[in-house]
Amino acid sequence: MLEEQRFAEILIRWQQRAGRHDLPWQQARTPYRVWLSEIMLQQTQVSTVIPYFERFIERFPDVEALAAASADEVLAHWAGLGYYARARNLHRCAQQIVTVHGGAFPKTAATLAELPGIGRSTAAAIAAFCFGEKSAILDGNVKRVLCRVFGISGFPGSTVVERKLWSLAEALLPETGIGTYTQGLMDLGATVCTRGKPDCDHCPFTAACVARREGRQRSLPEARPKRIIPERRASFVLIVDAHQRLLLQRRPPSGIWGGLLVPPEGEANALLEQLQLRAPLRQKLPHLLHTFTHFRLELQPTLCRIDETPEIPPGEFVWIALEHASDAGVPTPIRKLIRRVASVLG
DNA sequence: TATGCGTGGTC
DNA sequence: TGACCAAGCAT
Repeated sequence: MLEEQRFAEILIRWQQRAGRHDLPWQQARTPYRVWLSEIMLQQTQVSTVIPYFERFIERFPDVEALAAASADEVLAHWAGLGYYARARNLHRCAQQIVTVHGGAFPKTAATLAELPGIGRSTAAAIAAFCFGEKSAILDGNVKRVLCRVFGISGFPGSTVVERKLWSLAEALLPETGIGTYTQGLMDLGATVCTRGKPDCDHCPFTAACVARREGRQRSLPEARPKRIIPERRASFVLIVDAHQRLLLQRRPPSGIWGGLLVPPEGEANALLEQLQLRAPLRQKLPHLLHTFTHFRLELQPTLCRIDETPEIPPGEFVWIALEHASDAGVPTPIRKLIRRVASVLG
C-alpha cells in the first residue's frame, strides 16, 4: 500500500514536470478568476469552459462588475453552458461578496462554502489555490484517481464510497505545496488517468496503482447503477409577427431552463386564445429530440405567423427579432429550434 | 439522503 | 449511435 505521504510527494513532482500551467484561469490566480472558473468547471469540461470564461472576464472583469450586472445579462453570457442554477448562484454570490464581505472573498474554505453555489469541493479548491489552505477537493477526477490507485470498489457517488473517498482525500494532503498538489490531482485525472484509455505508461503511480496491478483500469471507478430515464413530450409555440419578431417567455426561476427565455410551452390554440391573437398560417415543424442527464425530451414545435403587431403586456413575454433571438440567452435545443424557424422563413 | 439540474464529448 | 459521463451543488 502506497504510503500517504509518498502519494503527495510523487504527485507534486509530477505536476511540476508534466501538469498544465497555461489554462486561462491559471494566468492571474485571483480569487475572482479561480472562483469563476471553478463554478464553470462543475460537471463541465475544460475545452467547453474556456470560451465562456474569456467572454465572462471580458464583460465582467471583477466581482463588482458581476454584482452590478442584471441577472438577464449574466444568464445571457451563460446560455449554452447548462445547469443554469449555477449562473443564478454565481450572480447572488457576487452580490453577497460585495455587500456582505466588502468586495473581498472570504479566506477559509469553511466560510467560502457558506456562499451560494460554493460547495465543499469548490470551497476547498479556492482556499487551496488562493490562500494556501490545506483542504481537500473531491471531484470526478479525484474520485477516479483515488478509486484506481487505492483500488476502491463501489459506485463513487454512493454515500458509503463517497465518505470513504473524502476521508482518504483528507488523509493524503501534504503539509506544503497544497496548490500544486490540488492542481496535480485535477491534471492527472484530466490528462493521464482518464476514463476511457488511461495512459498508465506516463502515470507517476504506475508502480503502486492497485487498478493497474490487477488490470482493473476499465472497471474502476465502478459505473453508476443503471437507471431508466423517462421520455417526455412538450409542445412549443413559435409565434412570429409581421416584423419577423419571435415571442419568447421567461421560464420560472427553478426547474428546467430556469430563468431562461424560451418560446411559450403548451398547445397552440390555447395560447393564441390566451394572448388574443389570430394566426391564419400555422405549420407543424419537425420534432426535435434532446437528451438530458435525467430524461429525454421530444420538442414538438408549431410555427404560427400573425399579421398584426400585437400589444403584449410587458413582463414574462418579450418580442425579439428572429435574427437575434438565438443570442438572447436561450438554451441549446431552443437555439436549434429558432435556427430552424429562421431557415423556414428564409 | 436521493434526486433534479444541461450540454457536449467519447466510444 | 445510444449510453455514459465530465473540475458538484441545492434541496
